[in-house]
Amino acid sequence: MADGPTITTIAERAGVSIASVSRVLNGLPTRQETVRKVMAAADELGYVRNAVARSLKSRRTHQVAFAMADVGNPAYLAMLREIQPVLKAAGYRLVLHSTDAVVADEIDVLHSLGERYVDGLIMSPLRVTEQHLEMLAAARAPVVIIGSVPEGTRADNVRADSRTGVRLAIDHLYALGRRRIGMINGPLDTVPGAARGAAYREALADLGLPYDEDLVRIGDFYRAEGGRAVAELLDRVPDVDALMCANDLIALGALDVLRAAGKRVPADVAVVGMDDTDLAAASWPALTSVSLGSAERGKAAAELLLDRLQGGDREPRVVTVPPRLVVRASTAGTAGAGTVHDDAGRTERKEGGA
Amino acid sequence: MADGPTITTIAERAGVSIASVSRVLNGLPTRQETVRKVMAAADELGYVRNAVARSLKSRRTHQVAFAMADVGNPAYLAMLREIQPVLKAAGYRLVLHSTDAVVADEIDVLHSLGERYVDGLIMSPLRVTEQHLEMLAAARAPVVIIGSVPEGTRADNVRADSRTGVRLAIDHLYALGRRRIGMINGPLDTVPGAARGAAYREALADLGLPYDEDLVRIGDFYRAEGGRAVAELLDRVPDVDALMCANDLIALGALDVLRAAGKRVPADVAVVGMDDTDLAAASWPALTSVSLGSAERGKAAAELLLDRLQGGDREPRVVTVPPRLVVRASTAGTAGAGTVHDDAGRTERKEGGA
DNA sequence: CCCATTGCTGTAAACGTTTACCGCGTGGGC
DNA sequence: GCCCACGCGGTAAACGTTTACAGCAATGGG
Repeated sequence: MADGPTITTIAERAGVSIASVSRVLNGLPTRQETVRKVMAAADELGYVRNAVARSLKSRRTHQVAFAMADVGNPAYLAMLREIQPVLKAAGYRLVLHSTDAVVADEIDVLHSLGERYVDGLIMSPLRVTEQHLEMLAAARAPVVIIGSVPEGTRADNVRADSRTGVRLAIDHLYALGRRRIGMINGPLDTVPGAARGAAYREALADLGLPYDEDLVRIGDFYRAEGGRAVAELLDRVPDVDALMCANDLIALGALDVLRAAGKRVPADVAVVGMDDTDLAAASWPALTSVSLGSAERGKAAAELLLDRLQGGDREPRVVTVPPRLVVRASTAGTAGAGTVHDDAGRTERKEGGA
Repeated sequence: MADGPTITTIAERAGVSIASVSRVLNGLPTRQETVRKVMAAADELGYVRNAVARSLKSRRTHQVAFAMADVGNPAYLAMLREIQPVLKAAGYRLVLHSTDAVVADEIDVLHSLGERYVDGLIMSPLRVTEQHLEMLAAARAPVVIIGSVPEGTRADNVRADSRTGVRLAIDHLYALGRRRIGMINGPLDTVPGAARGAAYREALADLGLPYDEDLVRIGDFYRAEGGRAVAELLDRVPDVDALMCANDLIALGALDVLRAAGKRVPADVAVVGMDDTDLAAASWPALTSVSLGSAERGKAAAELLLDRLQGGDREPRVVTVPPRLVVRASTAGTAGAGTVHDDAGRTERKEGGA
């Protein structure tokens, strides 16, 4: 376990200065003979560049952090799956933070950017507080936010359009003849929760359907709690004929409860999930789900960050990824592979920066 | 974007030397007055310690890498979910590598330990080659391997016991009266593939069942390919009455194909998966699956690594996590929550180190 | 009253790189 | 034959910390 070789060791063995060693290792113009000697010495010693010393001098770590709310949530995993290869291809390592959607933890991550152990950050907060915005303004490294952030925030921003997504789903249910469409939502003080709740209300209004409080239940974004909310709803409105769930986990909970209650899906109750995770395809009946483009958002975020890391300054950008409705058996009634009701192409526009 | 403050900036503002600043920040004994001045200056400047410089001097990065074969595989995710909080609690950051089970990538990761950007590594290779062992012997930081590694390897090792796992499943199927039990395996040159294949053969022998080549099909560890393998098997042995699948993804593929072929599960064919991932509980019928304790293995690996990082030298340890059979509808025929056929407690023993 | 001890603090070196700058030797132009 | 330019390579500083060591003031004991 003797200390590994450094450029000094190599310099001694090759009989040159450490500057020459560094130059050779970095491919700077050097006499052929010197290159040969240095390479030989490096090989013999099994030299590997010390990344820490390198970072200290160059002020670049070649690391990027991804702060996800919840390692267990497949939607974030889909992002991670796309982010990882993009960063890797560009020579960056990925540092993973799990914040459990706790604001203090997210603030911590933003604060820790000051430690300069990463060159940039991709973050996907469930709520965006005043404190978030303050820390963002003061952040010591570029940040890309996945999720909506107020106009004028100086950070690149990748958005889903859950409003349109909910709209696609409700329209679909309406087209199938459903008229008593319930909604199982997550907490209203989260960005997605609020957006999805509002979109549901709006979509009903546009279709001329009444908004009925009893048809809306709130839980968290998980399976068990989602199921509980469904049970409550069934209790109040036994003849509900469709359920719009704010994510797939909630929808799985809904399937559990409906099955236990003897309701047939989709004959009696049609169920739509959201996020189009792997679970949607795996469940039975397979779940119709609104894809909010998690994978695309992850990819876009990684690309935005890389662009900023390489390109330097430019105005913050907002990328909005359009939703797609993936129809499966839980609404359409056939066990087929599923049809995609696509939407417009990806939109991208520049923010008028402050 | 002026350069952030350093201890030098603080020292000037507080009118003390950088040594004093460092001492205060590290809580070393210092006069009260000095502490006050330094703290005040640090607060006003919004100082944050530079992790890179710190690491260079202290030779500790407080980062640990986890190299997973496949970010998409829920079994590895289960590990990740457990590893993350353990490391976080101990003050370590997590660097995530995805190797796609490509040997060259895994070797790369081991090699990159020489860059000293992490203090240790948890790795879960699908295959363990000669090259792996060589690199392990030469590794410049502690490594914990999840998966089996030859006796005498100088690395901590966390093992699943898929042999016993397969045994539990086959015994279960036998007890249900199944006699034509097929096996859908992954590649035989992977550690799990080889172990599971051998265990299947052994279990049949012990039960006095004949080993029939036509009942064994090989694909990869994914859903589509798993399905293809099942279709092939159905073609040759139409009256197969049970399928042991080498992981849950394959089992989902099996469900797809059986459904398409008009076979009832479990009435006509019972299906068992492996790894007991989230997908198993989400599918329909819910999948009986052998849990190999992914979560426990991840946790154990993280703890072993931390122990070594903190404790220094000791003999390499081998931890074996026992399997559990989680019975669900795909074999038992009821849609209940599932029973657990447990096994012995976790076993742990020391390796006779070289 | 002087010296030894104690308690703080400052100076400087070190961690392993990268890179600005300078000096040396060679070759070519005049 | 002299001078300049050019190509290489070496010296040293810098990145932002931590820490060994030494120095200095105050205190207490003999």
